Amino acid sequence: MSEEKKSLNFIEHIIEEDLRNGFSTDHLRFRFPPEPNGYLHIGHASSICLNFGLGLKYDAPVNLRFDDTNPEKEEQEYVDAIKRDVEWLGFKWAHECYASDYFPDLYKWAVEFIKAGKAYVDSQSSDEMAKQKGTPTVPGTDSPFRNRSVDENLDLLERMKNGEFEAGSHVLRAKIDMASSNMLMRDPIMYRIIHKYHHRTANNWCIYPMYDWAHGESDYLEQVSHSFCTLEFAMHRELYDWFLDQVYDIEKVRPKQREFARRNLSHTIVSKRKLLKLVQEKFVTAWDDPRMPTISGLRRRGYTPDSIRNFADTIGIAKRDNLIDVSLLEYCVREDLNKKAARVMAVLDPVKVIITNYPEGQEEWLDAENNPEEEVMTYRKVPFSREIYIEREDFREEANRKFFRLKLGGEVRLKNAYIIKAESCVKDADGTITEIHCTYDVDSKSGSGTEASMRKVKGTLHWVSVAHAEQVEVRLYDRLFNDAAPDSHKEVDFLEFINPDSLNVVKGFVEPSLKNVKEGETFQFQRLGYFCVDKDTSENSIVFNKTVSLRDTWAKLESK
RNA sequence: UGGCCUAUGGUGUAAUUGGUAACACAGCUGAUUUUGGUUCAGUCGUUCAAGGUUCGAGUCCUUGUAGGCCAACCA
Repeated sequence: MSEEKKSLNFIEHIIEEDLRNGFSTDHLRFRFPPEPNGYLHIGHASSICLNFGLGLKYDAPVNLRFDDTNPEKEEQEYVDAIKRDVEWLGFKWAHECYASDYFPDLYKWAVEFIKAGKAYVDSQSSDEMAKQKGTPTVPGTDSPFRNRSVDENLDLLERMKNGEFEAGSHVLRAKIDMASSNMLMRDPIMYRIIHKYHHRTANNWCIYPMYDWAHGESDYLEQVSHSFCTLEFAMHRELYDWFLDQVYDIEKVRPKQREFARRNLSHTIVSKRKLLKLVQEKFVTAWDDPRMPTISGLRRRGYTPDSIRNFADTIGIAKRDNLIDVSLLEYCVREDLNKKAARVMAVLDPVKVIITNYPEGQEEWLDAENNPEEEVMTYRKVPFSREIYIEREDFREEANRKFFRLKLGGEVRLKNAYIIKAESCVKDADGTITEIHCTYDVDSKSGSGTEASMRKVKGTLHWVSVAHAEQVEVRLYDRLFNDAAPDSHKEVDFLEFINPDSLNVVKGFVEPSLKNVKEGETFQFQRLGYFCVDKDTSENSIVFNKTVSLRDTWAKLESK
C-alpha cells in the first residue's frame, strides 16, 4: 500500500480523532444511503468512493441503504440501477438495507414519543402550519392541536396508520420548540399520510416517515458509526441528534452525522430533478445517454470504474463550495485508457488516397503494435493496398512548416506502413478534394530495417485500406452545456445553456480487426481519441461512442 | 436584517494540528517519439481584508468582507 504518505481529509481526521478518544475500530461502520428516485450520478460516485473507501481503509462494513420513505417518487427500477452502478464501480456492501424495513421500529418509537408527550397529531392544513412556522427571524406559534391528550394522539396515529384518513388531513409532529432559531426544530413532521403503492411494503402502510425521522434512526438501527451527508443537511444535524437522544441506549454506538460539500462538475448538472427533466423532455435519449453525468451514462460513454474512482480520490473531500473542471475527469480516463486500450486505426472523415506506383490488386498484411504501453508487445495484422482513406484534415495542398501532415510535394509516414509523397489531387466541381494521388517509397516499410525505413519524416498519419475497411457509426459528443455552471444562474434556466451540437453522428471506416467487437470494448483510435462499442451495436452495424479525445497540442496551436 | 457553514495559485485538495505553503490538473518551454498521444525535464502562479496573541500564524482571537445553506406533508 502506498497510502501511508497520503494526507487525511477532514472526514478521516474526525474518525482518527474518535479512534484516539477510545472509539473501537471494530465499531466503525458506514453507509451509502441513496433515495431510489433516480439514477446515480458523478456526485454520488464521490460519496460512494468516500464511504466505501473508508470501509476499505478501516476494514469496516459499509451498508447500501435505500432511503425509500417516499413512495410517490421511488421505483424498483432505480433500486436495480443503483445496485448495478455501485457494483460496477467495484464496491461490495455488507448489507443491503431499506429504510422501509424499519417502518415497524419507527412506528413503535413514535408511539412512545406520544406517550412521553414528545409528539402530537396535528390536523391543520399544510398552509396553516406553514403560517405558524414563522420565519428565520420571527419565532413560530403553537398549533392549536399541540396539547392534544395522549390518548387522542394515540388513537389518531393508529387510525392514520390504518388508512382511515385522507392524505393531508393529519400529520404526526415532534414537540420540540416553535421558537428555535433552527427552523427544522419548530415541531418537525415525523409522519405524513400517503396512500400509494410502495415498491417494497406494497400497501401495508398509509403513513410514511419523513427523512429526518427515518434517517438517524436507521443509522442507529444499523449501528452506523459515522453518517456522512452533504452540506445542505448541516442544519438537520440538530434534529438528527434530537431524535437520537430520545431512543439512544448508552450501550450502543451512537451515530455521528458530519457534512461535506457536494462536488460540482463544470459544464454539467447533478440535480436529480434536472437530470430527470433532460430525460423526460428528450434533450438526451435516456438516463444512460453518454452525455449524461450519470454513472450509467459515463459507463456507456466509455469511462472505466478505475478512472472514476481515481477522479474521486483526486478531487478529495472538503467543506467549501467547488466547481471542478471537467478536464480533470477527462484526464483521469485518458490516464487509465492509455494503459488499457488497444490502439487501432479508424478514419472518421475520409478522403481517398491512391498510391499510383503501388501495384493494382496487391495487398499486404502489415504488423501493428497493439499498445506501445504494453510491457510485452503484442501485434496484429493490418491490410495495406493501393487505395486508402486518410482524414480529410490531414491533407492540405499548401501549408507552412508547422503542418506536419500531408501536403503537395511533401512526405509523410503512414503508420505501420510506408512513406508516401503527395503528387497531385483531384477535385469535384465544388472544389472539394475527392482523391489525392501519391507515390510511395518501396523500401520504407515499417520495421523492415532498411535504411529507407529508418528515414525520419515529420508526420505520421493513420489510415485504413479502402478495400478492407469496415464502415461503422461513430457518435461524437461535446459537452451538454455551454456554460461552466448551468444551474447556478438565478435569472436563467439551465436549459438555456444546452449545447445544441452536443451530439454529432458520423460514418467512419475502421480497420478489419474491429469486425467482431463487443459492447463495452474500448479502443484508442490512433491520433483521434478513445472510443468504446455502444450497446446499439448489432450484427450488421457497429456503433462507437467517443469517450474523449487525445490531448491535442496541434488543435491548440491551430486555434491561436 | 435570526441561525448555521465556508474562505489557500486559473481549478481541486494538502500542510506533521502554532514551525520553510505543497501535490495533481490546466497553462507555458524544451527533449524524446513511426500517435502533434505517451514519457521526461523545466517553468508560471497561492493563504479574503484589517487588527491582535506569539520568538513565530494559512492554522488561535476580534472585527469586517464575500459566498453558500435554512421557512416542502422532498431527500
